[in-house]
Amino acid sequence: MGQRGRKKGASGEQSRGLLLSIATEEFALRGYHETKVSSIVEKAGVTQPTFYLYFENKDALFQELVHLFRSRLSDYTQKSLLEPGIAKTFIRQRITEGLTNFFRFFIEEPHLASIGFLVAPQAAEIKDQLTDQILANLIAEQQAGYFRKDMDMGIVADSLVGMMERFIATQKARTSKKPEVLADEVVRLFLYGIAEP
Amino acid sequence: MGQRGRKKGASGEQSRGLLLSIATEEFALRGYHETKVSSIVEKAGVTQPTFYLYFENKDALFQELVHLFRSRLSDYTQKSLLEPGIAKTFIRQRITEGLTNFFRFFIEEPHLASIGFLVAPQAAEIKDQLTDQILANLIAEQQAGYFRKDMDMGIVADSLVGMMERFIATQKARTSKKPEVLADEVVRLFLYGIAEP
Amino acid sequence: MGQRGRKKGASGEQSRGLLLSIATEEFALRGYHETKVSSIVEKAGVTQPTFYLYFENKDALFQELVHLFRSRLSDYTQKSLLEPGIAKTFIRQRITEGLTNFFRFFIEEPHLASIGFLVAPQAAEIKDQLTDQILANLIAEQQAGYFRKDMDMGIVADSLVGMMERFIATQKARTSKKPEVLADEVVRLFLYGIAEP
Amino acid sequence: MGQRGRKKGASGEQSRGLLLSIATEEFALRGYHETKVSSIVEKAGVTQPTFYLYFENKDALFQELVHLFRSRLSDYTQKSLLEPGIAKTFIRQRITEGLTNFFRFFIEEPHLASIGFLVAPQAAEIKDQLTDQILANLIAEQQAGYFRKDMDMGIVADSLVGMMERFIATQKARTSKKPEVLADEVVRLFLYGIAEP
DNA sequence: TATGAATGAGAGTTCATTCAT
DNA sequence: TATGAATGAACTCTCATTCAT
Repeated sequence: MGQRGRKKGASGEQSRGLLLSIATEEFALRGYHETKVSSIVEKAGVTQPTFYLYFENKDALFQELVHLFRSRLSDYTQKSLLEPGIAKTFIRQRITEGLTNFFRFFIEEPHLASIGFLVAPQAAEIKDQLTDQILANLIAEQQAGYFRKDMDMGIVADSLVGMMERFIATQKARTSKKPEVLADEVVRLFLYGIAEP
Repeated sequence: MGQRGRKKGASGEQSRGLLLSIATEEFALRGYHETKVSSIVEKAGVTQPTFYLYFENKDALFQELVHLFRSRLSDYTQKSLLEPGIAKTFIRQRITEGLTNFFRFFIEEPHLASIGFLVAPQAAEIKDQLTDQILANLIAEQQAGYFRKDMDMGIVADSLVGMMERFIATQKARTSKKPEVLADEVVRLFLYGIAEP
Repeated sequence: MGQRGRKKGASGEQSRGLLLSIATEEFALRGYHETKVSSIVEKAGVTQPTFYLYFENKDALFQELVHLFRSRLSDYTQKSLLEPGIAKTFIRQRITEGLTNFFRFFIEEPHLASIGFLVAPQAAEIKDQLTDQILANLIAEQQAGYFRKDMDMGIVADSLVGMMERFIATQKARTSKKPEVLADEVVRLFLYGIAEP
Repeated sequence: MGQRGRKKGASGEQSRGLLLSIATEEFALRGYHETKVSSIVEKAGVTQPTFYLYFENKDALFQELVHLFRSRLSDYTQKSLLEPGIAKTFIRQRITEGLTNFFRFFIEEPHLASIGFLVAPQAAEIKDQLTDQILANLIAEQQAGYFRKDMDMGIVADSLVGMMERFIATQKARTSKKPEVLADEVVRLFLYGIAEP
């Protein structure tokens, strides 16, 4: 979360950043209602009015975090899209790369990810949107002949996003593998399944 | 949700059931904090003290619903466990049956499922527990030679539970397939993957 | 407290008496506000509406108990008044008799005494009234030459009533002497003091 | 009770003190339950949340007052203890001094005294404790030969504390003598009694 | 840039009491 | 004589938010 030293008379941006980072952690760990403005400012070592110097209100701060998450997520989603006409040989590798990016993001910003995927009221919408984007990609690839035609890609997309959610929700507890390893295993699962060949 | 007619001087059990069913819906749709005791009783056509006639407090009612969900979920989990030594031919069928039960439950009780999987503070714990049970089963089967040994069953379990969560979260929006069809497709995905054979 | 067996379909007077005796105990031990109508009826094995069959409301019941105490107290006060022109030789004996009656009453009806002397809002008034009656008596006797003229009988009366209050408040805890012994010791104290002669 | 001017934006300590002093009066005059937070703050000219700025809750404020009373009372009790080996000539004077302190305290802080001796649920305990301390002192003196051996000092202690209670309960009504005069009269009563010599 | 002090608005909960049977 | 079911009227407490400095 970066350094969070508190200095008296610190510059405004510093106070703002401090509040933002503390709020991220609190919202992620306790949820929206359980996170009180009073406890955020207490941890930041400032008073309540100071909070309103930097944020319109509690909800505005929260939405700022959600927005931040969405834009980061959107970046990684863009990067993960498969360009049309990609060589069949590379497809597994490209998918793995895309997934790796997601995992890396979730590992680097676990609290933000938690907010966007779990605590935000829009979490459902965010995940739906991500699912739709993944789904569009999958269908395109399916029609391009990369994947079996007798598979419901909606289920695949749901499973992938659901798996991400579980990853975000449980990563504090589990000692995680490296993102690229993880991505590789996930891709193998979804490409080939677990049945004995 | 059953009949929810309101009668003056109705029997106690009726009032209790009415409050319970309204609360289930409210909690599922609005979340814990956004659901006010005042609005539950208003929809039930009774006054606030009546609420406290049947429930110790708001939280006790909520926990009762969570408990109800957990015990139903536990039932279906038991039923879905594969008995050891099952013939390899039947295994896919049995897995599909188990999954079908879960889907049926989620479809029949969408609000309760939403509470247990999404809105309860214990939701993470509930899903973790379910994941662990599924994982234990998968590992046993893997070691019995039904599944490939080079697959991380933890990822499989996470993906399955994540997929269930997505199903619960999105089923209001999506016009769903029948549970047995759904289960079959999911099983095919996880057994064989989406790669062209 | 008498026998408090509860019979189904008991006669009305029985229910009333039961409620009355339970209420006496509860009020004495817990105070007015801490004693809930709901707990009285629960201990009596009846329902709340039954309570209102016999008492106009909670306060009316309480006042009935206070009234009962006052009239009993009044009886003993009357009996303790010294008739004018009593022989000096008998005076100590008569005072002791009077006090003995009070102690006996407090021992026999500890809960009622507690209500009248400690928990009733009118407790102050009740004790004031008793003080005044005792004071009038003391002054009459003082003027009749039985007691020293240089003593403030107001202080004597206050000390006597205060001592009674302490007796009522503490008798559950202390293993008490017999009322006549107690009365004799109190009389000796107030007549002769504790100074070495 | 001090000055109770109300200023907008007054210093925090001022508001706290104001609330404290109003609460003392209210609790003393109306009792715990009859004293509403709403009426305390109304008299103080502030709103309800302000109350919770300075006190954890209604009960905490009340307990603070009880604690204050106990510690003051304890001070005066310490000061009133007779040092061992005191000359017989001085003993009456010392006892009178001690009692004077108590009376002065009760006169100066009538509401606080009322709370500690009458309205607090611990009032019984407080008086019991005071009684015990006085009793221990009396017994020591009795054994040192200052007082008659055939007197039950328990009764003396009860009567003294009972008398204090009556004093506190009635002083609003009675136009009181000066504390030293009062103390002197009480001491004379308990030392020599009211019987004609 | 910051704060000490205060508040509007509302939530959950309790309790004595009553209606209809 | 009794009750199952329900309620009016409070009351305590919390929290995000703001004013004056």
